[in-house]
Amino acid sequence: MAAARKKVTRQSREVRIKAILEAAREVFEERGYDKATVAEIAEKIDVVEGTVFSYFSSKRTLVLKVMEQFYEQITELIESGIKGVEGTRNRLHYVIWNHLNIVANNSALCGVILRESRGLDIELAQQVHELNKRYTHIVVEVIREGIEQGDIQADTSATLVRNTIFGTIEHYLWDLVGGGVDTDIDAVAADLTNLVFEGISAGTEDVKREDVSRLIKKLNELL
Amino acid sequence: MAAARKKVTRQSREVRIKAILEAAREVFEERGYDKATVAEIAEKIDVVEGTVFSYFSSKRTLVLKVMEQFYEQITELIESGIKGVEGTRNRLHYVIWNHLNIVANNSALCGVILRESRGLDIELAQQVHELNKRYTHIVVEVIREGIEQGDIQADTSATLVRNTIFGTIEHYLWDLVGGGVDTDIDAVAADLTNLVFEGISAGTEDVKREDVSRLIKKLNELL
DNA sequence: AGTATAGCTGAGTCAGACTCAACTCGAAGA
DNA sequence: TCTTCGAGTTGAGTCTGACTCAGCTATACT
Repeated sequence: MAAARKKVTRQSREVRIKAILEAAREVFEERGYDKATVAEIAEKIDVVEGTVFSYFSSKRTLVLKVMEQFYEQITELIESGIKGVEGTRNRLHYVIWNHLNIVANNSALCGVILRESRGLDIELAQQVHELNKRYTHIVVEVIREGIEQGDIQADTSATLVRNTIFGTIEHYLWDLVGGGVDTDIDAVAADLTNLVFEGISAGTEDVKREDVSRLIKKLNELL
Repeated sequence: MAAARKKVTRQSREVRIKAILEAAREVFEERGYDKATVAEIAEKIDVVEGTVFSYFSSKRTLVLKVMEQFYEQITELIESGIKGVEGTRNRLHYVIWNHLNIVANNSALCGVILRESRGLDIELAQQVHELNKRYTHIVVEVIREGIEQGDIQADTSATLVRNTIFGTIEHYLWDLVGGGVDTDIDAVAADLTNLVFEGISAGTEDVKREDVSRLIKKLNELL
């Protein structure tokens, strides 16, 4: 006798996709990408592997969609959150603090994203890159405004600042994921804001005046 | 008739290990970890898969050894290189510039390391972490000395600075790997040094000198 | 009730990591 | 030179997990 076929309750495309994505996120968070199996994701919502593949063409595109959803969430969060914050320094601080919190509260998923977004095929990687670009664009905006308002040196590289902020926080992530080190989010946010802002803020009058005389001297040397 | 057995020239343990490691590095660089196969590594030195596994218990421990070798190389490089550099700011600049160059000249391998060192089992990950800690410890040293000599604010968090420097450069790595963006290493090194040092310096001589160069740049634009 | 079809199944295929029992090269001793 | 013997190597596997596909069936619509 052939094995009895499974009793199924069919779902609309939309509902299934949502369920798969939810289960996938959980499994990826729990096991990481490599050790997560499509079979386990399927089992979680009581379908067979094949069903998952009828909605997502590969495990990679599945993880990509999970990333996409997450990026949408956090982009919305930061873009609405910053609206109420005034002043270049405060805005910078808000972005840093907010991102640190997101990373701390979603460290497992962030770990997967950081690891796996680099391993995607060019086409898929491009998509993640776009999402990331949109999310991190907020920093570029803050820098641009800061320069406009004279709070930040005009020749500041927004790319450098963006890489510095997200790169630094990314490094803290591995402490968070490892779990060994116990990081004080608020303190790190304050320190990083301080470091970055001091590094790019427009200096005081005194310094400038003194530099001018030095400059003249140097220019003379050059001529 | 059974297939004729392969004609072999046997090698000492030492020689084989070295050859495998070399071949492995090439294949990992070329294909990345996932797409590299142990079979290809074996083929490269004209042995079968099984031989590789008789020296390395798994693909992961193999990649770990490749990483180890690389870390040893660059640690030695930076530790000897910094000896001739005087002054806190210059030492910081040297570390940043040196690391950027290493990353730029070994982007494929660095990509593999950054991606895969996060995916290792706890035990193996710990080993990479140690290597990384030793390599990056140079920054902590520079900061400590800088504080001692009054060049750097006494309450500066060495961890923050370390994460900032290596995190920022790590972010640039993905531009390098992607190949799309054409990064000016020297300029990034100068800007990053500037940003970090301004952010932590006790603010006397060094800062001014840096401001002067900025003014020169600006004047040049005006002329 | 009949029927079209979207949703789902489950039995595969396939690639690639990893195992192992057996083979053989070559150095060391007789 | 002959024999021994153990380390180095082979190649034919096993096993796991991503991915495919032909066909079954629940459900909505007539």
